[in-house]
This record gives sequence, C-alpha cells and structure tokens, in this order.
Amino acid sequence: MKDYEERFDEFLAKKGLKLTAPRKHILEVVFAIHEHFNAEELYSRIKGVTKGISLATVYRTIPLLLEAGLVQHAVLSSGGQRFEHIYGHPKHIHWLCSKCGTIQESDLKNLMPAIEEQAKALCFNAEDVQLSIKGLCWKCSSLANENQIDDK
Amino acid sequence: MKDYEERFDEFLAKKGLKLTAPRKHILEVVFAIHEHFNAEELYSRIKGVTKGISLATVYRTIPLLLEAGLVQHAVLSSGGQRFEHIYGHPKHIHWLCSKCGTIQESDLKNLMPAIEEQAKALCFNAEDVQLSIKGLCWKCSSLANENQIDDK
DNA sequence: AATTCTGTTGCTAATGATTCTCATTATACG
DNA sequence: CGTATAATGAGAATCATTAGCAACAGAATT
Repeated sequence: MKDYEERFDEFLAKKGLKLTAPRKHILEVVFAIHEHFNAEELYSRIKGVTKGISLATVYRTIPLLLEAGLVQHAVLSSGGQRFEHIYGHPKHIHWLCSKCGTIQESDLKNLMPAIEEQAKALCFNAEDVQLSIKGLCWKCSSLANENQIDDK
Repeated sequence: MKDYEERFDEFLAKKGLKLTAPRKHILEVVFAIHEHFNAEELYSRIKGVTKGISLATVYRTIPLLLEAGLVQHAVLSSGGQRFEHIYGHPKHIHWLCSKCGTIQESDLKNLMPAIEEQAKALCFNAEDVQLSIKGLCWKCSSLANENQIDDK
C-alpha cells in the first residue's frame, strides 16, 4: 500500500469512514497528476482510467483529501478552485506570471523561521502556509523591456 | 480627487475607458470597506449608499480594480472570491483560523528581504505578494486542548 | 443466514456565483 | 447637433458546487 493511501486510510478510519474503491481510484489519479487541477479536470482524468465514478463523488472526496492534508488549495485563479497534491511534496512558493500564466515553484524553507517566529508571537497554531507571488517571469519582463525600448 | 480615484481614472484612460458615476461610487464603497468582501456584499453596501447600480456593474468593475492594482484577491475561502482594497494598505500576512474562520493580519515586512532574494535568483519581477497561513488561532487551539483533557 | 445500521454511491435537481446578451442610455468628439 | 463608442440595468444563461434521494455495500447483531 502506498504511503498516501495508508495515510488517507488512517485519516478516514479516525472519522469512522472507509477507504472505498472509488476513493482509492480518485486518490490514485490525484497523485498521478503533477500539476494543479480542478474538480472537473480530475473527473475527466478519472473517466479515462475507471468508469462508474460520478462527479459528485469527486466533489465529495476533495474536501476529505484537503482535511487529510494530502491536497491543498493551489494559487487562486479565476474559474473555480484548483488543487494540488502535497504529500511528499515539500511546501513551496508559487511564482505566478501575470502575463504568460506560467507557474514556477521554489522552496519555502528559508522563510519558515521568520514565519514561525510570527506564529509564536500570535500564538497561532499554523498548519498550512501558502505563499504566492504574482508578477512577471524573467521571460515576460525581458520582453516588456524590449518593447519599452521599441515603443519610445 | 482622492488618490485612488485618480489612479483608477488614469488606468481607465489608458485603456480608453471612462471613470463614470457608477464606477466612482463602487470605488468609494470599496475603499470605505476595511474588511474582505465579495461581490454580493459589495453590492448590498452600495445599495445602501446609492441606488440604480446593478450587480452586473459591480461584477464588471471588480476585474478593472484588480487590473488597476487597487484591489486584490483575499485569502481564498469556500463560497466565492473575496477581495480587499490595497491602495495605501501595506502588504500583510493573513492568518486564517480553520475553526472559527477569523482572519488576523500581521506585517509582511520582515519576510520581504528573503522573498526579494529569491525573486532576484529567479529573475522574477514581483508585483504582488500574498502569504496566507491556515491553522488554529490562539482561542481555538486552547479550546482544542481543553477538550482533549475533558474527553479523555 | 437474515436483519439492521451506517456510510457510500450515482443520478439528478437545486443552488449560488459569475458572465453574457441586448436594448437603452450616456459621453466624447467632430 | 449627430454620430460613434462605451457603459449600464435587467434578466437570462452558464458554470461550479452542493444537496436530496433511492439504491447499495459491509460489518455487527440477532
């Protein structure tokens, strides 16, 4: 049994719930996707693999995965909520280019001490840290510079 | 003319659009709200002040305010998008309690050097930083502790 | 083995948030 | 003024998400 499966199972058991076949399938697909996804995308991927799992079940499973800490909300963009799996995927910063839409990730590690310090000051029991930075990626910002020169 | 009005006007002019009366009213209300809001809440506040502005116009104005950099997405929570005005409001961290739903803010200043360092390394031209931390506020985490003791 | 209980599921209807359409009105500019 | 373009209100339409319900599955109890 895979790590994440075991963890989900434990989580469910603690709540008196079971790791059923549909839930197992959804979990598999979630961990096979290495990008951000929304419910609909997840659903159509699942349809490719197994049939007989309804969209409703996908929607019902996502909050469980969130609560189990296996999945988290991803950078918010327009058009519904997006998610990403996080188990074994260390916390990271999202760098979101507002021009070309690409998302880069980088490590959050060296920011953690400063964050934890503030958490302590606020007596806040932090479970999840999400840092998103919007701006221009190097490609788009160098393009912008070129244009500036051309325009003037 | 207020700072933010001027800024919005400039932004609109650059796009060949106009700062009309409804837009001005919406802007006023946005900057009178000092909490997070969603489109519906904004709309009902506006109804209290002026009449004859439709929900559709509110929805149409929000993306303009986002693009103008006067408003940003706030912590994502379930149930639609929420916003907050940012002009003259220094960047801050959101501490979101997953139990009672309260949102505290704290200063982002002392994290900025570390963030800027990474930005430089990635050649990323950062415009907007958004740091949200989910967990238990001090009240809820102390309650949780009490219950643990009571239960057992 | 039959019964009961509780959680699970697929289907579909319902809701809520957001966007679109369109006829009408306002505004800037020649 | 008159024309062109943008802006608006109202309501319809769409999209994402949730809820309701009848049928089903598995474990525990009889």
